[in-house]
Amino acid sequence: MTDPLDTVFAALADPTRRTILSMLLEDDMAVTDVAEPFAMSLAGISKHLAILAGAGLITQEKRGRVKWCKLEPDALRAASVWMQGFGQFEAVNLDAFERFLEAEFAMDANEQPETVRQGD
Amino acid sequence: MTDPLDTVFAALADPTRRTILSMLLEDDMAVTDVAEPFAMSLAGISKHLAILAGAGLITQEKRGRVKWCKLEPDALRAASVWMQGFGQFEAVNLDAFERFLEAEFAMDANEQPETVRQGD
DNA sequence: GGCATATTCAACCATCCGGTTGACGATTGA
DNA sequence: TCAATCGTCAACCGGATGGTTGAATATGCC
Repeated sequence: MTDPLDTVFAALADPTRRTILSMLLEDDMAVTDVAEPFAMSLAGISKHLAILAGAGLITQEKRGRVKWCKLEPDALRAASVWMQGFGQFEAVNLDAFERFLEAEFAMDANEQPETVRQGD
Repeated sequence: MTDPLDTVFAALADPTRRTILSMLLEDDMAVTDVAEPFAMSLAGISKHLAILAGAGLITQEKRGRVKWCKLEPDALRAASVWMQGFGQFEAVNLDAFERFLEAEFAMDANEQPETVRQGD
């Protein structure tokens, strides 16, 4: 009865979970490593990962005592298709993003902080 | 404070609200007409509409005693683009991508027309 | 075996969410 | 003027959500 879109959108509605997804873009990670940058208990992160897995946005595979978390970007497809019914924003504006990147890198030579910043 | 993506995704996570959005695709509607097909009180629908308006997904304009609801598909753009980042920018730093989206969303928010604001 | 590490479970808590009902303010129109 | 219509507000309810802590369960290592 519950639409898969419900769980996917609900999973994406939390900034901690979106941050986790973006972390997993770079590489698969163990639960402990996912939790490391957050000021949150390990159990809390474990819950977030369970929600992401329940939405199909990640899969988790246990090897030894380590549970590896893997991004599943295809799970976003249904949601993406649903949204595209509402407009013409089908394609990402790659040019705009590249200009943004160039402007940003030109503007500041600062390094990215290591800590994960979320809504304060 | 709260990331606009939070409110947009949270608004989309409810099937009633997604149905309302798809109804508004066809035409602007009065609150009572939006509520008509649902087995839910008018006050309940009114709350859903307030959440959609808070996320920028619709605007509401009161003419006479009728409050007209209008779809704002552009509000979905940031969310849509954010999601597509997972399919297309596998190797890209998503932090930069999020800053890019925030910048774009801020520009959109600045040119909002005069609407009936009730949230704050 | 015994200890450290990795992760979840269980219970608990505060808050938010989706819904109701009933009262209310605003507007229309006979 | 007065009743009907449009929509929100306020209070309330049950259940979900996001977080904690502490115990429990696996697994790896010496």
